[in-house]
Amino acid sequence: MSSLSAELTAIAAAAFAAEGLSPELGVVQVSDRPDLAQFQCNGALPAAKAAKQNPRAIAEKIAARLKADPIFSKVEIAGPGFINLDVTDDAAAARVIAMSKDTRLGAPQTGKGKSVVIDFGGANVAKPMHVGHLRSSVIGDSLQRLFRANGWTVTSDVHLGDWGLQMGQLISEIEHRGIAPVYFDEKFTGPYPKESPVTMDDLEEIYPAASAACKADPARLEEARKATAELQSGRPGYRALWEHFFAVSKVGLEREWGSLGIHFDLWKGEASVEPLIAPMIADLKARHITEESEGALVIPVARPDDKKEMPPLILVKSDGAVLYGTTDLATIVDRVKSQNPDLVLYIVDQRQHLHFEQVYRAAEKAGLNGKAKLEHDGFGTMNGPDGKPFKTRAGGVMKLFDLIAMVTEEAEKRLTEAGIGADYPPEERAATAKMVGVATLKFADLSNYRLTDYIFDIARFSKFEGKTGPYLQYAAVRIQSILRRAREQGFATAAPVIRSDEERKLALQLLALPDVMAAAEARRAPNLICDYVFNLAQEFSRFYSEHHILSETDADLRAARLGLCALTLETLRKGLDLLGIEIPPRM
RNA sequence: GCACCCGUAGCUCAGCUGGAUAGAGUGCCGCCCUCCGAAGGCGGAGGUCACAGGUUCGAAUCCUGUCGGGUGCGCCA
Repeated sequence: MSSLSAELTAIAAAAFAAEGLSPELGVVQVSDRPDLAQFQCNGALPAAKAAKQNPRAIAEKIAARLKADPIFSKVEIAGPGFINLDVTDDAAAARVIAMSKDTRLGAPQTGKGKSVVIDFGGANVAKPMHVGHLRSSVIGDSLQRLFRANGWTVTSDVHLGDWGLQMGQLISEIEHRGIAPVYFDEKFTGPYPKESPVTMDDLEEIYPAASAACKADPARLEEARKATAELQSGRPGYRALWEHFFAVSKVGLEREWGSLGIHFDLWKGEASVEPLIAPMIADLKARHITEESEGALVIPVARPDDKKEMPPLILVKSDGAVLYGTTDLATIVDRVKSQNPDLVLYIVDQRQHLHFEQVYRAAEKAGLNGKAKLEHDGFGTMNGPDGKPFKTRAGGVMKLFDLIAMVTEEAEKRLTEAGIGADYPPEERAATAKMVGVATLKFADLSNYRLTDYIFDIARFSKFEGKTGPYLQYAAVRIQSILRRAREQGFATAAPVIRSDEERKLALQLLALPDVMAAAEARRAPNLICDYVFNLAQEFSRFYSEHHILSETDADLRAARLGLCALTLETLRKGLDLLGIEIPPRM
């Protein structure tokens, strides 16, 4: 099933073709001027430009052909040559009924037969997740839901940062503290203890201390570098320690992603491609793709037409350790081998853009990426009300765990203020607060365009009014409540009909879902989904305030309106699901 | 120094592959609950789309420059 606007586009494209013009001109979209028409086609304007003709004359010819199609109730030419279109209520209603029978709600099949890997690169082993990880998690999750819904075969990979200098810093700090001497005893032949010598709390304290020590003392940095290189070359004690770091960290990471409702297909990291690195480097060397430069092994990626400085990608440092560019490259090799994807999306902070450009150039130069298009989809930072990166009140980095607790607490407060849930069982109340809190966080994050920085104002985003996550949950809960009452009263639900202005607008909004899903995919822009669900909720509210449903005495009309309610709820649920937002049973 | 992102209503943000009268939320001013959840709906005021040029029948959108903010630029991730 294709969308209504796609159907209209096909009709207009045929009309342009029949006039000897490019069918591409026949794009029909939802009108920018809802006061004038439901849909518009602007193709006559560029056509006139190309053909050096009067746009209105071309529009007349196209319009004449469109008028022959009974789907249109109105075909008008306006302004310089816009073609304004309305469809008949019967046609719209028929599409609404088809949509309600389709479990996918008409979602586009843009990804049919195609596969994508989504890389959430960011979170690190041994460090708690902080607000900076929120965006990659939330945006990446929305994209994986969207791509799946659009028919792509999606493989999401958390891609942990677990193989770099930070690991060496931890190891050497632990050695200094003498916490676990057995791992540093070169004569020890194992097996190493199963119990980790450090807890996650320990790591949270040790990591910043290690990092500070290296900053303050070049000798310590040297030790950390050496430990990194030794870990990477397979020293058993270090490797065993690393296993503990990974296991201990995973618990915390799973907790945070779990409370956000985010899941990954793969829990791989930089370290997981370690076995691929040596053969990859040998291959690149043999093919003369690498160069020695200042003691390091690099791949030059600069091009003659570059406008900016493009440093080479460093594969092996002068001390023998590899960098994250190396593991990124090896990860491409791994993915091509295991998934052979058509597309790889990297959902990583925009500040790393140059790095990815280097990696992609290197991969393409070496022919490592198979058929995959490599794409960095960056994002801006989440700032506090002062416009600077979001911090705790004390000025430290805000942990994600604490942020989730904050929004949950705020949601709890709002529920109390609104007098909701006083009578709920405590578990339901807690679960509702959590769902509302997470919705607050996700909707605030996703409703801004990916690349721009945004200000997170917890008080504003937690409100149940306005364009917020909780408002949308509320709107859905209200519909659930109507449908529940209808069931209690034994009212039937039937196919929607269009008899009023509000019903027509709501129906057309419902029918726009596939277009929005396609556009959001094309631009990797979940904010389009946010706009859509918000507009849908508003359109429903108008319908709802204008038409009384349960007290409608005409049973057929009541059933048809209940059908419209049911489809709206389903569509809202689908849209919110694409954002990773759940709807509580009641609130 | 070079490069990238950004500058839109009092505030927070959409819109940017060129199209009609630049939108939303919030805040402010009115109106609407004996009826399905008013956490809602309807209406109003509020903008030189940073500035200056250019391309075009048409520019918030594309190009150039200026100013302002953010970020990045070889052995961290």
